[in-house]
Amino acid sequence: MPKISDVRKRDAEATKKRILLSAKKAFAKKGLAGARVDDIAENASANKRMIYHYFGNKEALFLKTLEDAYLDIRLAEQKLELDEMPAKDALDKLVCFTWNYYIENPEFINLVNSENLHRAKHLKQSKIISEISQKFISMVGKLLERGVAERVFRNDVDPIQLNITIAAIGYYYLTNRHTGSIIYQRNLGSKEAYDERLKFNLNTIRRLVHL
Amino acid sequence: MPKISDVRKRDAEATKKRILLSAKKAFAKKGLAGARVDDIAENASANKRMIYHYFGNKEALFLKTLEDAYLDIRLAEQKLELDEMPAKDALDKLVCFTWNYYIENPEFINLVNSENLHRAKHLKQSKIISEISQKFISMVGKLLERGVAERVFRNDVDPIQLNITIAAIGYYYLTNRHTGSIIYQRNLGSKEAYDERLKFNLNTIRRLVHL
DNA sequence: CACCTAACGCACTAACTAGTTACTTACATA
DNA sequence: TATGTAAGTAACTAGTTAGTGCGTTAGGTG
Repeated sequence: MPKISDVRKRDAEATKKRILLSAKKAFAKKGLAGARVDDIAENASANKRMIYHYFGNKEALFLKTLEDAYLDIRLAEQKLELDEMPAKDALDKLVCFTWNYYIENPEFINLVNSENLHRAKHLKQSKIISEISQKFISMVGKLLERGVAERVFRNDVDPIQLNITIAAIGYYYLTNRHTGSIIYQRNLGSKEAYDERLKFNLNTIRRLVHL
Repeated sequence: MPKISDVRKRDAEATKKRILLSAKKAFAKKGLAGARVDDIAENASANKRMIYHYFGNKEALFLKTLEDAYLDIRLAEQKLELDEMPAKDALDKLVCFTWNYYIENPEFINLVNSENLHRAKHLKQSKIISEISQKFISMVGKLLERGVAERVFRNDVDPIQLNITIAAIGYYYLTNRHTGSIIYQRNLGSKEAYDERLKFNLNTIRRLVHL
């Protein structure tokens, strides 16, 4: 058993964590093809040999990184406890959460983009992803049903389309803010621009769902 | 002067075009880092040396490819002639056009994603992009103003936020349909799913803009 | 305290990859 | 028809990159 509060020269779990953190940063910044295994090892203060020892190869490391990223956001979503408040408030809270999560965890959207470039071939191999996704889908489904029962939501909104839309209006803005700032000749990356976008998104979703 | 209707063994313009088409496919499929200059040359039936002769290097070829992609979509948008019809119809037409363009030109979204991974560092060097973007922004601005004058649109919708939203709800769905199909356990890539999404998107935008 | 397993490190390789050098050849023009 | 220029080719290079073979050592266990 590993001792607590011990500065260990050898600690498999700690090394794994450092590698995964380093991998998350590298894959998010450069993509799967652009990231370098040597760089990941160096930034993790680990030997490259350890990456192959613990994860097998570059693509397996990428899958693990991606799985962890999904695990993380789904876990955070479950902590929202949307059942505890009126449906309208819960919907607002979900929109805000999604937006803020993307901002506070900028690696997430880049990892997902990388995986989609590869047509989700890594995620298809994943066993745990579909399990954790179940709860998440039903969460929004329940929220919609509750809103209908409270006579504040329309009764013909598809929860999956709604989910995709809530993600889309935040995700697209953030991934494409670099080219967007050039096309629209406006700085889309400032704090003020972010606040304005969140306000706009809240309005968009309210108008879509509210009666 | 090059002769017309002549099967030329040497044709600089034709070779350039073949290289650019091949580059578009390669960069869209594999990203900037993942695409191989040798592959681009081979699929263009051109010698690799020609790429360096005409375009300088890999990154310059990427920029040219990206510029052409933006030029293409902006040109298509200008052909819509939204002024010719009632504002409501024009808005619908813009939403449909954007969606259909992404589907019919799947390379576009992947190229833009690649460029955003690189924080638009190539597009920043581009001289022609901001010019052609001007017309496009004012097009939607005018459309909104006309809708307000016709007393069918709200008067407080920011044209840039609207533009971003119209793009977002289509673009995000299409780029992320691979991981999305796994997460939501529903095939998001079928013809029927596409039709359903377009319907949903039309509704989303109408509810956002209409009075 | 001896022993053994697993953590860790070094140095290597085979395949790749962007870019180049030096050359040949088609063809428009004079 | 001669000729200069630009189109096109092949072979090469220097640096990179994912992945490995093999040896060393820390530290938990009996």
